[in-house]
Amino acid sequence: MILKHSKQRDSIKEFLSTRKDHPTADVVYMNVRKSFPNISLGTVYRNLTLLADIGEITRLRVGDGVDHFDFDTSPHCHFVCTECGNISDLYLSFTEQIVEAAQENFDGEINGHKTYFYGRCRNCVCKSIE
Amino acid sequence: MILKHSKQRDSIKEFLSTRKDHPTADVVYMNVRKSFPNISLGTVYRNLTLLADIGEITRLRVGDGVDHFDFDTSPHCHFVCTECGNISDLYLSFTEQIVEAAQENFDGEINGHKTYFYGRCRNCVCKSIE
DNA sequence: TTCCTTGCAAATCGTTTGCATAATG
DNA sequence: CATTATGCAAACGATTTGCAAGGAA
Repeated sequence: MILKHSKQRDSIKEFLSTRKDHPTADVVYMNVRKSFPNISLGTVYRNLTLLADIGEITRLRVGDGVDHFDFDTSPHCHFVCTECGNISDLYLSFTEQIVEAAQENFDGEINGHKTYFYGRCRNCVCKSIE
Repeated sequence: MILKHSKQRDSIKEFLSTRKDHPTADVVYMNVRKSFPNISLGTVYRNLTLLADIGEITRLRVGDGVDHFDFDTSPHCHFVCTECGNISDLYLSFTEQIVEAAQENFDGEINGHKTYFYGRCRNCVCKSIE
C-alpha cells in the first residue's frame, strides 16, 4: 500500500501538531472543517487510524470511552484528570527504564508501554478548595 | 444508594475471582449463564460497572476496544500481547515508586496509575520461530 | 412496603465500512 | 491509467438505559 498525498491528511497532521491536549477525532473534525468544510468524519477517522498505524501519531485510550490522539510519539506518560478529563503529558526520567525493568521480569518480548496516571489536576484541586 | 444482595452479582464476583486472564463482559456473561441461564448481558454490565465504581474490581481498557475486568485490585501492571490479545499480570517491584516519582514531577494530585506493556508473549514468540 | 435489581429490548455513541466519485502519481 | 483518498450514509459493536416485574431488607 503506497501512500498518496492528500490535503486533508496534511491538514489533520498540521492541526494535531499544534495541540498538546490530545484531541479526540471529533475535535479534529471540528477544527479541520474550518479549512475543509466538506471533510467527513469518516475521512478524519481513516486518517487518524492510518497515521497511528504507521507510527506518526499515537492513539490513546485513557478510559473515558473516546480515543484521543497525540502528535508526540516520543516515549512519555500521561496524566488524566478524573474530574475535568484533561490529559497532559508527563515526562519522567525513568520512562525508558520501565520497559527494561519489565523486560527482566517477563518472559516474552516487550515493545512499548503506555502509562496513565489518574487524579485531579491543579485546576480541579484549587477549585475544590475555594 | 444502599446495595442490596443479589445472587447474580455474587456469581459474577465468584467467577471473576477464579480467573486471571481478565475476561470481558461477554465472557463473564457466557460463564455466569451456566449458573443463571436467564441472566442478561445488561445485568452483567451493570454489575461490572457497579463493582468497578466501588473499587471491588478494576476495569481495564488495554486498547483492543473491549473492556476487560480484573478481580485483583492490588497495584500491578499488565502485559498485552499484540498478537494473541492475551493479558497477563506483571508485578514489578517499582510499581509503588512510579506514582511517587510522577507525583514529584506533577503539580496536582495523583491517585493511581495504569500501566500497559505491549509486545509478544512467550507463546507467540515461539510460534513465529518454528 | 420500600427501593434496589433484574430481564428484555431499544437506544446510544464512537468508530468502521461499502460504494461511487474525485484526486494523486 | 492504476490506485489511493474522499464524502456520504449505512452498518457495527460494545455498552448503557428505560421500563415493568421480581426480590431483598
